[in-house]
Amino acid sequence: MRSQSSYGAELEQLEESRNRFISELSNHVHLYGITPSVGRLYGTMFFSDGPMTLDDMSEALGMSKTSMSTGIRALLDANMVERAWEKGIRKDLYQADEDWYKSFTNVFINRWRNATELNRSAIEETKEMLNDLYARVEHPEIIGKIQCDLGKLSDAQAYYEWLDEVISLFETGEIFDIVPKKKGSRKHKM
Amino acid sequence: MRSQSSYGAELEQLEESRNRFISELSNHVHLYGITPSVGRLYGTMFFSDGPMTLDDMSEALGMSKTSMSTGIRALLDANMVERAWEKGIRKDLYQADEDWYKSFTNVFINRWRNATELNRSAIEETKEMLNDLYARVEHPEIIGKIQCDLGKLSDAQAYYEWLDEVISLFETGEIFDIVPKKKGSRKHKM
DNA sequence: TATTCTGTACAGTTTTTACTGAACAAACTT
DNA sequence: AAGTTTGTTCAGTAAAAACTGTACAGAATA
Repeated sequence: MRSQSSYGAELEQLEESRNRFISELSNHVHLYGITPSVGRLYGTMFFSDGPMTLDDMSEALGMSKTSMSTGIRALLDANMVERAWEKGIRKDLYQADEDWYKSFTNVFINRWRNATELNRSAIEETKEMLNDLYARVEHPEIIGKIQCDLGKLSDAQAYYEWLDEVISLFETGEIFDIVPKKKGSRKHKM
Repeated sequence: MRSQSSYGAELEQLEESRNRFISELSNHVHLYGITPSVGRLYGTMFFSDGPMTLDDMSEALGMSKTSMSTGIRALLDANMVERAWEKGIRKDLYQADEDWYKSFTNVFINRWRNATELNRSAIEETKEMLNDLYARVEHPEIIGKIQCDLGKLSDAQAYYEWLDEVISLFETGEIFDIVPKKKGSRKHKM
């Protein structure tokens, strides 16, 4: 005769499975500039049946509400969670954005776009400085070094121009013409 | 009458320009999983006239030789620097790989490929666990949750499959057919 | 207006990471 | 083989980041 398993025990096993995935996820979200703890927060919300309050999260993760607050802000900035509303609930509600394509490529685009822009203008500036210097300098050895540096910077510049275009591919969604989205086996999108 | 500027003064100005760029670079190499200090080390080698020894680096950056040793190892692992040989020099020599396309896409590919693989197998495992659980569980509520989780994981899985193909684009070099390399204005490649 | 509830700022603490110097091992020189 | 030179290991320290609890401000309730 089969033993009846308790609701609590079953739930616990479900939690264990979820945690299995959340742990792995949180180990690798640093690629998107997110710390493991915040990744864990995201994972928890991802599996949550509905929107969560800060207190829900605090309890689920066993961490302070302060941490939840700052963590949520990071996830909001990254557009990985969104605010939710439910009538009669005074507390702020949040839920994970379920569209991974959107969430994760967005984060990727913003971070790389930003860094690339800054690097490009740093190259521009440095080249200007070197050109100025080139006009003022008298020692042949230094002139040679300047020319060499300018060449190296041009190479770097070329790379960043290329990278810029690659990022645009994601920004415009053109990438999805090249590598089409895969369909999840889910019945219907929420 | 024009005042003669000293060699030292000119060199110092050159260093200043270089540092301008190196600082910006080191602020953003974290996208490639490299710490600012190691980024600064890379930048220093990038501008160096020739290969450098650990002692050269140590002096140039004002840091311990131990740090240079570990830093170089990180850069070697990332394939961003290579060993160099010069006859008569007993110390190990290193130089920055000048091909930014190669250096940086490689780092990118390795990091993302690795993370994606691990995440994918975590999803697989978690789905298996959930399917097992599905067979054993008795409470309808739990069954509903499991189905919901499986759906979410399938969505995530679809995303990772897509990401995998995107990474392959870079791995195979196919990306360069889509976004062609830009040429630097350098006279001749080394 | 007073009272309660909710999220955040801030200061202090713990944990983690980065860095250093001394000691060591391996390779080279004599 | 003895003596240098060179890179790395390791233990300890300094710096940075993550996390917490208290205190507070603003909004909702009464």
